[in-house]
Amino acid sequence: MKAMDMRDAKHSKPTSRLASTRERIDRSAYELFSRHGIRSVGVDTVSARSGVAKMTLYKHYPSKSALALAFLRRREELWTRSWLQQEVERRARTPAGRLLAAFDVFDQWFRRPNFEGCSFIKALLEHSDKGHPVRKAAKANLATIRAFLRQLAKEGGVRGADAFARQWQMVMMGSIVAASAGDKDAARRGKEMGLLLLAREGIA
Amino acid sequence: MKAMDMRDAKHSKPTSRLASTRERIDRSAYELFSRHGIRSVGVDTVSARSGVAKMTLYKHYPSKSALALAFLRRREELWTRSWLQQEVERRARTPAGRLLAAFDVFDQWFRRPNFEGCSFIKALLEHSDKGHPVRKAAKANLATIRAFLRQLAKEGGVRGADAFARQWQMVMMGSIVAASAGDKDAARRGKEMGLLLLAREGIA
DNA sequence: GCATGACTAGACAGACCTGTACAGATAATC
DNA sequence: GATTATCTGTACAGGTCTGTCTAGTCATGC
Repeated sequence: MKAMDMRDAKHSKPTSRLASTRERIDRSAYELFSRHGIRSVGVDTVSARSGVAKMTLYKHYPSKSALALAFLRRREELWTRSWLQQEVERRARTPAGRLLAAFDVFDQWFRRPNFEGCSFIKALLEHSDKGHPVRKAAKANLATIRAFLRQLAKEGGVRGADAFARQWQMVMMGSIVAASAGDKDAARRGKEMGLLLLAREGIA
Repeated sequence: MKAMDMRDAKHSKPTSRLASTRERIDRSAYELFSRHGIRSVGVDTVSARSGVAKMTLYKHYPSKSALALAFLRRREELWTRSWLQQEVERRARTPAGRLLAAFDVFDQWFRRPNFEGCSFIKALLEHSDKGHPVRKAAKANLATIRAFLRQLAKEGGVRGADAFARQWQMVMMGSIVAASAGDKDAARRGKEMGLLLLAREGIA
């Protein structure tokens, strides 16, 4: 069976061996990198946790950097889009309500016993070299979140939606760092500041 | 010459060999750890940069962890107290003015070409293990800053000075992370939110 | 002059890291 | 059943990391 055939969707078995192997790698990398950061986790650990031999892992990803970049893509897919954005849109209808809802979502997140923190901020701060691919990717991941906030601001009629989104994201990131330092009420504090920002714009 | 004699200050030479050696270690560790984080920098690098032999370094600090903790103490001394707090108190007289001045100080910081970011946040996020000494120390360093903010809030007559200080610090940390991601105007955005917080308290 | 104590240079152990080599097992397709 | 591609287990190369050892240098105090 060739690799290309498995993605064709014209064969009977949806979970072919390759797909399931890669998925096992991705899932384990996600769990480990999101909890401990990228630099702290070795390839051997990902291999052991996933039950996939290291050689197979290197067949799927040519280097740890490639695996790290795949992790950040998955984090954006699972955390940013499928979780944060979905939850925000589910919880409120109006743009202002959705912006505020982000802090309600964070509140539940911060109170989870296994709260892991923000992988994008961690990845950004892990690498001081500005040209490092992982750092650049993390920066782009943060920009994706900001674009979502900017869109909400625009829909809410905020003038200077970009500046507003940057301020809103600053509060979000500040609350995440505070929560990482142990402040379980960081989301509530962030929401209060969000209310002040919305009041300034006259849309709450 | 014995070690104790050098710290007695009753001898003629103020910069004895031991003191200068330890100072060279501390200075190099400070430069390297503050720029690249603790985990990214090896003991050999500190040794090479300081011009102090590795064995001598291990005579002064029994482990890299001890060196890292000494770095965090020095960071608190040089960055928190001698720089941030001093500058804040120099630039303004009133509590509210001083709280806001923190963002003016940050503004100059963020615009430095060699802006290095916050060592306490970096150290906190580098270690996922909550019991790690470096992580606990970094958390304490952040608490020191918060105590300073709380004192200013108290002097300004803020009710709920602790909650206020936590919010203020969240904005400060959010602006630092934003600046680390490349937003040179992060301090100005933070100051705007500070103004909203002060206005809410009715002290600006 | 000589003992003492700080420092140096380099080698080294042992652990861990990324990435590779190789021989064999497994499973799907012809 | 033979072929083919994927995956496995283990071992290994070469690098880096923390921490130690040793032999020797240098300055100071007696």
